[in-house]
Amino acid sequence: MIIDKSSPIPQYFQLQTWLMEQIDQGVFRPDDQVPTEKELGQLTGLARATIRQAVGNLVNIGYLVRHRRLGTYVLDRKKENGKRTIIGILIPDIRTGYAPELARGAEDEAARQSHSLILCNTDDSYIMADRHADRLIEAQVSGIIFIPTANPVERNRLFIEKFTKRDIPVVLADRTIPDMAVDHVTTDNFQGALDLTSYLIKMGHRRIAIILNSALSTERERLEGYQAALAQHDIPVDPEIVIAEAGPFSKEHYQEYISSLLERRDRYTAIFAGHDRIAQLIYSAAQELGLDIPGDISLVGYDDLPFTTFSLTTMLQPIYELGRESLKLILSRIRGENGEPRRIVLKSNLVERSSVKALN
Amino acid sequence: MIIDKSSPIPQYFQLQTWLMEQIDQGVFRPDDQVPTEKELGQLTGLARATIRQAVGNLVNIGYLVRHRRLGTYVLDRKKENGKRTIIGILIPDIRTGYAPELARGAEDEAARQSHSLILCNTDDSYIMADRHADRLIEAQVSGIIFIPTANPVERNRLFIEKFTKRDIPVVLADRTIPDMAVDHVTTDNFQGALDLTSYLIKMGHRRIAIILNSALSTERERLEGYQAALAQHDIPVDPEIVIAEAGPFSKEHYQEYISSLLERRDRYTAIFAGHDRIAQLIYSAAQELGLDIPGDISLVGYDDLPFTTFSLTTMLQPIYELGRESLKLILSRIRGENGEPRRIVLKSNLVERSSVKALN
DNA sequence: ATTGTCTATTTGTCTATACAATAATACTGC
DNA sequence: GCAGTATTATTGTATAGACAAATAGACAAT
Repeated sequence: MIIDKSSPIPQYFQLQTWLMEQIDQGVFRPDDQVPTEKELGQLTGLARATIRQAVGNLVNIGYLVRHRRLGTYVLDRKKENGKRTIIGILIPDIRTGYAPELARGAEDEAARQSHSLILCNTDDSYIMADRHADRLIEAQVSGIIFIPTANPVERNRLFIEKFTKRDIPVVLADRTIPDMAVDHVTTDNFQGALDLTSYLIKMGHRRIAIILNSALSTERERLEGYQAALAQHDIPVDPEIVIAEAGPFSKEHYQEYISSLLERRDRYTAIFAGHDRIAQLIYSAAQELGLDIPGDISLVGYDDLPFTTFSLTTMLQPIYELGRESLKLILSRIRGENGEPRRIVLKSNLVERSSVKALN
Repeated sequence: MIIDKSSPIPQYFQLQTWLMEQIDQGVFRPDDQVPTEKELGQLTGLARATIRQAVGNLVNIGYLVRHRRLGTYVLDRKKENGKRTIIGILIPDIRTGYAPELARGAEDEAARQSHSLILCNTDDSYIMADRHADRLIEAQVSGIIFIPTANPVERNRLFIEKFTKRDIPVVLADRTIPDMAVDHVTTDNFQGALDLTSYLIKMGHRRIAIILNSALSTERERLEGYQAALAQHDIPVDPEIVIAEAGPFSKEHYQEYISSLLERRDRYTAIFAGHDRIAQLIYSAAQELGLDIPGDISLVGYDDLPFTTFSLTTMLQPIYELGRESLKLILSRIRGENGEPRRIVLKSNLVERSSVKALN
């Protein structure tokens, strides 16, 4: 029986729940007609007013539509809520690095398709990300673009599950989380780092230092690319000049690593900076020590941020495109496309400027 | 009579409308009890089910709350929707100038108070602003932080009215619109420019060029400050070295003005750049011509953006605070504070670096 | 002073019934 | 064939009445 008359649960509510289950389980499918009020009356033995109360509530929350004389139909929610939605985007800090470019790419595409973007800064901390999460859920976002924080994998996983549990799709931008079935848009960091390191080797450098943040999947991949390039040229890795520490770093942390690295500068001729902002810090630190780049040390970065401080050879990442693609992907999920998690990898390009000296 | 039985308008709907009017007109005020269903029955002569239908609808759309045994009460909508809202922020471009800093200030304060921010880029064009407007209204934003576009006043006015017509409060950030009664958060551009110009004069400069975008209220005020400073020292304004054109400019536009200004460099010893990004372009152009700053030309900017290119003496604007204050102000309006439009003016500070040569 | 019980009131749930409005469909007359 | 008409199923609006559940407040018991 559909209705348990002896239950303390109101009968209209029992009917309402039953109808929702049928819809969710696909017994009544989108655009199908549900039984008429009369038929529901026969099915359940309830009065028409009670049935109207149950159905009315479902109309209110957007499960059903009623048409006079034609009957009551299941609303195609996918179709409805794909129209104009709000999407949350969580980035470390809108003021730094590639965040502005990424946000702009995402926002342009969102605006083009009449969707809106809620901006959240995480400062690379899961605590802040978590605070944003509850707010975003309340604001009824339909999807999330997330740049994982520089915290242990487990923290990021829990954050994402908050959304997936509620059927809110999540796309990871740039950074990924290992062994997690989530959509992901990134650039080919391995290949990029391999190319960049190979370029240094081609320029005659064999002892190449590297400094990066191993809490970030992107930079771990760059480390692998660096190692692969060295291996290809039978150059052993010198662990003394590989600085790959995990953690969300402040400028001061980096500066310490950099100055210790600069003290060992007899061990290398070039530095591979994990991203352009590190390269910038290295440049400043070198200047203070009276060192010339590329005269004394060659330097490459990664990102191609729009600085004007000095002429850095670096790997250009298509960040604007990365933002756009992330948004397109999340929208396709919001529109109901389901299937295997997708991984979109964009190409990077070496930008040769004048921070590398040819040794040969 | 409240109900017209002969009207084709359903009676529950008449009652519903009547109740809404009473609430909107303040007959029933927030947290007041409305008549009980029984009393409404006596007042209208309708059956209780009909009354319940009317009241039920108002409960659904958030006008009323029912409490068993206690009666039905008017919801304090101000209090309710002040809880967690969405606020739109329209800035020229999240990638450039002070936009990231301003957005971060606003977002931090929003997050702190559990509100969310929808980011919109206008590219300083009213056409884009307008497209965002419709979207924001559909997304049911409760307030707008708007940096007016570099378009004629009338365009910005129309944009703002789209919101005010719908009782959505608007706060102008940084730039203002003349003769318009809107809340406004800004820095004291007149005083800042006056101080900055006075500083140049104190350093021995008497012939000071200025280049700025007169489509922006902020830069117009800076021009006035500049003129006031010259007047205070009985220095006549040389119109040949005052470049104050109106319009949204591209980098190329500025570069043209700059090169024509640099051709006339016998007429001045210092340049006041309308904002730091112009100063940056002047610096680059000067370098290309082999000119030294401050050796050949002294230069000051306005904003104190975080560049690292060169050491620019400039006027620090508290942009992060400006974002925060804008958000606080809009929230107070959303919470229902009404009264005269407010104007919050933040102090700027001269940051003395090394782009100005002392001539005395 | 606290706890339990009762009462009155108000909203919550439910039944049974009636007629109105709407629109798809079948039918009728030309 | 086609325009107009009648039929009919379905939701929309409305009434009258009943009992259930919750709770403020009064009162009683401990």
